[in-house]
Amino acid sequence: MVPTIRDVAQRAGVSISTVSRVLNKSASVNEGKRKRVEAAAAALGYSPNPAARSLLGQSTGGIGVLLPYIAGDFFSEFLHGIDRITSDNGYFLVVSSSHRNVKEFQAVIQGLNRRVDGLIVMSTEVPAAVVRTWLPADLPIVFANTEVEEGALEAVNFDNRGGAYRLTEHLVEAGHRRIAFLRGPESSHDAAERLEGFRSALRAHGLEPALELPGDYTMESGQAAVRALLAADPLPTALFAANDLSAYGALSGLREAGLDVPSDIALAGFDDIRLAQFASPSLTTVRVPAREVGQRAIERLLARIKGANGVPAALQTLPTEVIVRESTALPVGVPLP
Amino acid sequence: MVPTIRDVAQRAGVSISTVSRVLNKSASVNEGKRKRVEAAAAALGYSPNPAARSLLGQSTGGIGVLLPYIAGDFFSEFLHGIDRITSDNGYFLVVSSSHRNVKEFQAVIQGLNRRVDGLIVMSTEVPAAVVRTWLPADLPIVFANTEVEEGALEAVNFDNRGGAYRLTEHLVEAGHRRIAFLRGPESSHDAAERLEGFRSALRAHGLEPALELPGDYTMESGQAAVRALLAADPLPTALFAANDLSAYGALSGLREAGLDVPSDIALAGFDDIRLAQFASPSLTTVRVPAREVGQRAIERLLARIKGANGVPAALQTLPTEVIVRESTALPVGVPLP
DNA sequence: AGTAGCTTCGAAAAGCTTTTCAATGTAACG
DNA sequence: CGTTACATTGAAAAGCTTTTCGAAGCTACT
Repeated sequence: MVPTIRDVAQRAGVSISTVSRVLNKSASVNEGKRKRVEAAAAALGYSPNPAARSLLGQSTGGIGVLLPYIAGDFFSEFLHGIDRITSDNGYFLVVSSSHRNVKEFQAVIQGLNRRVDGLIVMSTEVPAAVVRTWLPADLPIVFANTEVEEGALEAVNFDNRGGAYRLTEHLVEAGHRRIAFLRGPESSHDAAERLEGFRSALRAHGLEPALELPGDYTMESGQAAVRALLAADPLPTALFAANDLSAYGALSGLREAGLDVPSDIALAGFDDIRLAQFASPSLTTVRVPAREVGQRAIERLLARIKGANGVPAALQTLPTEVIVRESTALPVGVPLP
Repeated sequence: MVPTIRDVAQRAGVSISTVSRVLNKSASVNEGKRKRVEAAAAALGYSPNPAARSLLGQSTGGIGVLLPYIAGDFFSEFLHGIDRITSDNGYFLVVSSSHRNVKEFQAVIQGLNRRVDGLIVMSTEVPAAVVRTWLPADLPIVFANTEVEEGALEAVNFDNRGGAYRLTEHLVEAGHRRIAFLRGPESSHDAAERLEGFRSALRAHGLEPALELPGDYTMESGQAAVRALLAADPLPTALFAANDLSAYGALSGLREAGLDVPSDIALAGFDDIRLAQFASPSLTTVRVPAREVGQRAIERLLARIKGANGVPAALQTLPTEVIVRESTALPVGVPLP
């Protein structure tokens, strides 16, 4: 049915070795034969069987990308950063982003083992060092936005802690003293870093968190958290949510309670999803370089695959940026209580 | 290095045939041997080489997903719809969404040929019938949101035309008579359907399009289109954009020109991205079942792969829903000119 | 003219699994 | 006890490519 290298060889009147040499340019071949082989391959529409190639053990041509469940902008931006470069280099992308628990995550990741030449792993729950042990040491892995020991493994992160720190500082400098935090999922590494940045910024200014509310990055959890917030007396003057989505959840909860943002309470998020720019009020937040993380990760991974063995593994942390918008604008002339 | 089936066979004291039979449950094997084989496989951490399996020609275990460049919610929702079901069925997902032109699209799609057991293709520019010719007839393909002849091929679409028709009707019923349309990309199939729905709804009500502005689904094109819109005299009372993103582009253009939505001009979009619900004003739009399209597509594809040959191919068109929000709210007590 | 060295090419092996075919052994039945 | 039927198992082939090894032919130098 589909032509094999034998068919090409027969049509060109040469051996299969010669066909292979021509097609891979792996050794010099007599000019005339080369032409005949190329013509025969084109005429038959021959392309090598990828499985047979993989079986030789050299290369599968695949790059794996493992993600936690992510929705919306971050997901698509991160993937696009990877996708273009991957296909330009002749690789294809194997993507997986649905795992209900760690066990399933491990199963998926190990199932990819001999199907790809390298892996980009974004794991918010399992540390990089643990994931690393699930796979053979000679399989290149670059981690993204994952908890990792400095210098031991290849990783590209962005500065969750610093972003949260500076955003908190912005709130403090704007005069806020009672600042509440809406947390992300307990088990999530980046949520922990954001919380940490929040806490240490307050500490640096001699303040204490007014309140730390549980949440899980969803809109619903933001809305629910507002109930606990409203019970506080005195009410915090600002709420910093661990991500934009839960910030907007909190916003709708606050509105239901008859409170206005920012005049009654300031609100800030994290991620800078598109919504943050256009919603009303627009949201003060921390911009996260999703696409760039993807790009750097795939570049580093390709370098590893091509055998940059001399270069030591490193953690690269990309900067984040505080974006101030309406949701933390100071009400004119009204001093904070 | 990695254990092969021979190692398992040796450790269990049986032949490789028996190991294969045990692991695939493909034939009955003596109880004792079965136990020994299972123990040996577990002890060695054996898993079959996927390349060798593929080489046999039965199954690669891969599902390919081809998309045009899509950003944000649609992309992630569509993919999540596919992802969960795919991995639950033991397949992995090969994704590609970056092609600069048709040539590249074709190259990528053909490069996937023997790497996957089936394909979900979303092609807004190239008709399904053409894509079909690029690949062997026995490779299952399900098209999504792609131009397709009724009944000839497997496809899952959603009702672009009907959604645009009903949204236009909503505008007409609200009293609008001069309605402008902001088009999507010339070459895009779904943009053409949306335009068509708009036109035929107007025609059904004895109206003509006030204006049809060029656009390409981007925010920038929406903003740019406003300039041409403002030159019209009399000004249309409503603008229907072919997607939400360009609607918001138009919104910011209108604001710059000092016009208010909806009191000066009504605005509507298409897609119901998350932004549409939370931005101010919230946007009247057409909800598109992104996730469900993905789910249906993968379900149909898996059925084909498992050999549902009796079932004739069919086009399934999922309904879309008009969502009325603030951007087309009638200004109270002000009759339309 | 002889030989060393290079270019060019084909034969064959290796890589790992699934499945077919044939063989062996066992149970049941007459 | 003999024969048939069936369960169980191993040997071997098939699937396709890349690469190694060795051979053949040719060039150039002594």
